[in-house]
Amino acid sequence: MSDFYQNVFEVVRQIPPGRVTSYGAIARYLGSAGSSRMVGWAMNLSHHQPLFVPAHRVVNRNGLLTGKIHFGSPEQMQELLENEGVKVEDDCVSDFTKLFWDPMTELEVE
DNA sequence: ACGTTGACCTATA
DNA sequence: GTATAGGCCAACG
Repeated sequence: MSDFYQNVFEVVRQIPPGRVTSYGAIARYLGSAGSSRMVGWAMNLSHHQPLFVPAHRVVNRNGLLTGKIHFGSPEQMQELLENEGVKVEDDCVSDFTKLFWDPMTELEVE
């Protein structure tokens, strides 16, 4: 497993409950800005990971639950988000801007 | 090995 | 502000 995916899983795992982030933010935090697609692909691999990766806390820039389809059930992602206190309407996070968790701002630079 | 697709983002018109 | 184009890198057919 490349360090890139490992880092992605680590960052996603560090996302606090009730918070959400975007693929681009993670990609930029890893220094792979522009390669946000790789982050999404990493999420695809997150299902094989032994540890649980809160991929449901990761959404696109618009706060849209684009990856809900890749979950066990599209409803599961929204259920998980609502379970953590994240309000989701029309597959979109209502207070996305407020719940947005930027690793660069929160974790800043190590 | 080549071509297409993909849980995206940024830039230009 | 919305719409379209380009880019990025890896996996799949």
